[in-house]
Amino acid sequence: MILKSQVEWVLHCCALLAGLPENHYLSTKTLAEFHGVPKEYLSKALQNLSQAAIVETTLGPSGGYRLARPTSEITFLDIVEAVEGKSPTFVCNNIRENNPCRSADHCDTKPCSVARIMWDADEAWRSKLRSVTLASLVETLAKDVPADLWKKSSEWVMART
Amino acid sequence: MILKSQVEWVLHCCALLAGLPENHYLSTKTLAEFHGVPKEYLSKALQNLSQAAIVETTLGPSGGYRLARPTSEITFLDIVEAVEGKSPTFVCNNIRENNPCRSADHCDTKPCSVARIMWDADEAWRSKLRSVTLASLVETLAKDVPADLWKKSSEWVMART
DNA sequence: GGCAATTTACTCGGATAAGGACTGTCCGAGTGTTCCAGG
DNA sequence: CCTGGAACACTCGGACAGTCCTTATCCGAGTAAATTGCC
Repeated sequence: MILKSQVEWVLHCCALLAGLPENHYLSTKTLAEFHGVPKEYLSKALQNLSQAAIVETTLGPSGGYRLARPTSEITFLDIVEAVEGKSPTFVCNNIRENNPCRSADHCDTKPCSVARIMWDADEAWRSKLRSVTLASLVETLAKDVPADLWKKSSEWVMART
Repeated sequence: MILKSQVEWVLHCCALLAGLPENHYLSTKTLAEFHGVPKEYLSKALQNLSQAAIVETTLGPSGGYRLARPTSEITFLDIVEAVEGKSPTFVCNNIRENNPCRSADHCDTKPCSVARIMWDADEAWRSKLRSVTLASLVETLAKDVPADLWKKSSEWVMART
């Protein structure tokens, strides 16, 4: 069970978009070039973000993407779920129904105990992702990324906005 | 990102094995029949449990599997990791290295900030799974499963042990 | 210089394909139990 | 009745397809800015 590489891509893209001034857009091409990933496939992932109302898009030249909300109101969970989907990582196929001793008319009132535990763990994972916003990521990055690289990257991006 | 259906299978198998008296074994065939899943493919999953020292096996007729440890010392995480592997669900491909502004000799001292957050969430998921033992699952099941079904299932299993 | 038409650059969505992972099946080798035949 | 060998039932491991998901790639349609041409 491994997350799509698209998740990594869009997280980094959002980090880049978060550093952008108001009313500026970044094109898929620029985002793909900056991260060294295939432009057209990255586009698919960004479309998911767009559908989830995390980013906004403008058509035409000088078009592209920008964040649809303040960075403090976008969580990691929003982004991950936009790409991976909201359905739990554990699917219960109710194999207890195959129990040969089970009478045909038996109706399970409660969800399977095994599934409940797995879903709780899934919720713990999502809850952790929900607690981290884009704003806090930017804070962390500002501390971790060397100042000169930060400055050069910023200029590189602004030249293409 | 969805867990293998094998995970569901082996969790239910472990629940069944947990109800077994000491020194009794259940064959793959019996376990597969009880849960209505393909015998040979279930066998693959059980081999993983065997490698992880969660279950023990005996060859020959009247052979099969039994738990290798007390139910209180087997966690959901043990079982899930035996089937799914121990590697984190998020893999960091270090796409920040593709940053065109990055100097060639630049060496990243810290792991990627994005990856750290994702790994924290992964750990929260694993931590939750680690907190649930087979013993507590059996307790829950004893409460949730109707008494007559529990009794009949127990007899069905014991007839094949 | 001002306005309309054309070109251009971009997003969006669908179609398509390669590769890998998950799911499932089959078979041979090894092992321990059970059963049967011969003494 | 006792003992040795054959038959049997099971696990283990490898080999092998089928199907779905991931990872792309390509192209046409639509849109808005930029450019060009014309008055």
